[in-house]
Amino acid sequence: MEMVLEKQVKALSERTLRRLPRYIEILKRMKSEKIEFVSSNMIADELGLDSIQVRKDLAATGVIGKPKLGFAIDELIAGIKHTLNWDNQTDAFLVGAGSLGSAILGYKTFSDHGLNIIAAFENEPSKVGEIINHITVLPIEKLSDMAYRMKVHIGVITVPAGEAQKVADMMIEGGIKAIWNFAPVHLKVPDFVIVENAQLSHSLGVLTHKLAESLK
Amino acid sequence: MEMVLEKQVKALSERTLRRLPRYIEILKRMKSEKIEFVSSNMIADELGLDSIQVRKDLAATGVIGKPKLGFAIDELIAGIKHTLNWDNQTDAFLVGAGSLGSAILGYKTFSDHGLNIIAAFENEPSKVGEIINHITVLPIEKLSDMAYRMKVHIGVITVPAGEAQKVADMMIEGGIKAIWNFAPVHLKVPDFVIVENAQLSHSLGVLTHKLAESLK
DNA sequence: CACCTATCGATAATTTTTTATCGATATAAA
DNA sequence: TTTATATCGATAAAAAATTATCGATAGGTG
Repeated sequence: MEMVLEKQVKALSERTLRRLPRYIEILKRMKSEKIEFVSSNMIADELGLDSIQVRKDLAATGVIGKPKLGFAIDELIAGIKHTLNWDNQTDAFLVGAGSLGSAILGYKTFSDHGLNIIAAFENEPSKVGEIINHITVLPIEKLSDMAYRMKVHIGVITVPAGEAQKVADMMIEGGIKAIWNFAPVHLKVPDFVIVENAQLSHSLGVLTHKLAESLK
Repeated sequence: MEMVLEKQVKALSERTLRRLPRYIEILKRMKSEKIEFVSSNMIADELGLDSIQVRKDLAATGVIGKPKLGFAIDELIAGIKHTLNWDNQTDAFLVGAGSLGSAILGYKTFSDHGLNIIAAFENEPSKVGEIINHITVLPIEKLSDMAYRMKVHIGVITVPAGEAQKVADMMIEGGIKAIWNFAPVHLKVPDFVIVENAQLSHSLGVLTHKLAESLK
């Protein structure tokens, strides 16, 4: 009889992945209210979801619940964080210290989300040398080399549309494996590079469409 | 025989809605390259999608293509914009003139996306009176009244988590019908209010998870 | 002009995601 | 100690989304 050596990790759909941070969000609040066990129903009610869906999502994290009680909240938070790889930080470079870039550099909470931005880069000479939230802005020319030497794996792109592809190419040259792209451009990258798009316009489109529908 | 008075609008899934802005993005670039007709295959190739899916998405906008040629690019852009209601601007208020809020106020391109932010509000007295990208920061107390009097229908929330629900309540009191929420909180709102969440952490979770998977 | 072909758009098949059902079980109450 | 029940988690059903198939047609080609 074979031993199952590693915990069976079920495939995680992208939709499940997007719900997990929402679970963390309300679980943290519940924890602050001294709640120790939480049922799939409580979570579902809180977020307006279906409890079966919540159970399925949580099953994907490997955390198991107890009949009649639900899930131990600490264990659950830890499990979700582990699934998202938010329980250890990955170093990242950010390129584009404009207003959005600066805003992102200012977020201290990203360290809770597995991201540790250690340097920022800019094209614009006037911005080079600035220090934003303890992070120095360096000239873009240094990007590839530094990424390579420091084994940085995540790149955040907050430059204008026209420059984004060039920046992505530099990142890939420096060995970056995952790009968080805020520029409103579809990046062309090799298969082994992960791109996660975070364009605001995508979510804005849903809003403006639904609003127009609801008003007519 | 009955006349079909209004163009038959098929139901638009949220997933289709999220792809439409991406189509606009590359269509605009193609247009600048003097391309006049574009096929579903060209779009699909460009974005790494399936051409059938592209055709289905475009069908939902009501734009019709020509066999052998594809879609007239101008007509297509206009049709998608119309579907998203990006062909006319809706006034909006933004609350929370922190770094992210300021960044959003700075985006001039939102006017291309149907959004016209006409005022910003803040809790923090030191920020009140500031002018960011021609938009004055007003005291939060004025929010509900002004929204009501000016018939503003969209609210953008860029305050810290702890204040977001309170701000949402004020917005709803002022008659706001759609909320674009950047605060990492699940907002509780009546059924008739549309909430579109734009939390960065959701997309970051997908990235960190996939990166961890790919590295092991 | 007649044929060939790229493309559309409608319908069908497949896959994925969501929702439903139900037996098992841990805790609390009788 | 026995019983009742809330909840889990597995399996099944239903719904939604994606992908495949194919006839129709506009426009180019010989």
